[in-house]
Amino acid sequence: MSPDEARRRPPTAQQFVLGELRRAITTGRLRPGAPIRQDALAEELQVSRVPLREALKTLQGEGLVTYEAHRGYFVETLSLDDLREVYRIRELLEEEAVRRAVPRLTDDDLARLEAAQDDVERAAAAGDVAAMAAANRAFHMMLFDCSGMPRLVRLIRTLWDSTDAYRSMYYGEPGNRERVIKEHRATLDALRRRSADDAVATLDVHRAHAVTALAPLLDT
Amino acid sequence: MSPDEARRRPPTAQQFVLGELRRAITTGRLRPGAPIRQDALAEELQVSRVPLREALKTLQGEGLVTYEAHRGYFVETLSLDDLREVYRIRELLEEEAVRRAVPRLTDDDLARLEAAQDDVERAAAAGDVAAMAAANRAFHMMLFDCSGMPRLVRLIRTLWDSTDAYRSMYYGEPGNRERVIKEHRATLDALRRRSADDAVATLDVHRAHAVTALAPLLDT
DNA sequence: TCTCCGTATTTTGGATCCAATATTGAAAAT
DNA sequence: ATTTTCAATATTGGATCCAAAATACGGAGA
Repeated sequence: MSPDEARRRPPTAQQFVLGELRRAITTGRLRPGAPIRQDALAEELQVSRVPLREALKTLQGEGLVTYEAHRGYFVETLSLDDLREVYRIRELLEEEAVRRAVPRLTDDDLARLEAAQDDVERAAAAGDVAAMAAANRAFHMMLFDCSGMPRLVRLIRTLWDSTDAYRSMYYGEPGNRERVIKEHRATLDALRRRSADDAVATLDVHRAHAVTALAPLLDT
Repeated sequence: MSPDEARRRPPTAQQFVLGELRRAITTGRLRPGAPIRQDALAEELQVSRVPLREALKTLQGEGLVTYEAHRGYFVETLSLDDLREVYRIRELLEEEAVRRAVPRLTDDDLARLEAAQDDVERAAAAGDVAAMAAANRAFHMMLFDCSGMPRLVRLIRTLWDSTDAYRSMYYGEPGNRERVIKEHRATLDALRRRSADDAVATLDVHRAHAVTALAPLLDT
């Protein structure tokens, strides 16, 4: 493990706060719908409100929080419909990314994808949910990056961010962890065969499973 | 014309600045690639750097500016490839929006769309490029809104923002203005017939024309 | 002349303070 | 009891000031 992985505090306070806020929201420490009290949060994070507000603006752009002038920021609530909408949009965008990526895949890319998959499996074996979520994300983003469409990838990444909280729940179930591994292997196989259709199909299944697994958790 | 349309300064400085910055970037007053000097801009707009920086964060989220820690913000440069990428993503997302919207269209929605189209034609007749760009945007967003997918619409809106500068160029040509009107009428016709396929097809043509018209302007 | 290094200047990042707006709560009127 | 009004309080918005980093500049050395 490289020494850089000992979590270095980012070079600016806003980036540090951004990371902390993301975690707080996606782990549910900041409840959906709750107002974000800047003074309290700033004190808790040991920064002033200025970098905090800049981080909040970023999150607003990503749809994790909402903003009303003179009333402040609120944690976005994700309804089941919202989740379905996000996954539908992901389906559209990720299909495009994969179709563009497949013909451009080098052997080197494939090797890196396989290494990424190894990371996922290791994390799963260790039962480390957070590590598995991170590795899973890395695997997918690596594939999307091969599309050569940076803006598309950025959009997809933002959509992933907005549902991170729920993805962690998903990986909490050992059965789901098993399934994810199998699905990734199917995707890798399709990629090796350079079959965009198959790769898209396996990813669609992958996503659909996640939605059906998460739906019951969102009926509250 | 309602009294509210006499441009009211927004309720917060950041919103005011956001609007001004958008205009400055999309009209090219701030050149692509140019660094954004916060002190100078803040003074010019008669605000402090705090609301300016929050507006810049918003624009960063929309992809109109880039940011590097300790180096600041820069106006995003849009290459021809970038433009094509944005339009391709729009194609994917707008198709989805239209397909969802068509079965939900009420007669009332259609009437409003026709009214919006009248606005476009009036602006075109008056040769008012800015008004036409605004009316055109309103027409399309009204249609997308009928999809009932707020996140999707938000994404599309952001994509429109990121190419606003070039859209104005497009409307500068009287021939293009004529064409846009015809294309809108074709779309409206398809919507009246509740034909999603035809509506999508006309919009695809609409977009393709814009790209081919703009391509020569971006070879610099 | 070119490169390297150190200092001066510019520019961004962040903290604190004050102003403006919204929210809360209690008292008064119906 | 219910509603309205108004003041007290809490919270956000913004300006100013200082710190930290990056950039520009100029001189020393090869």
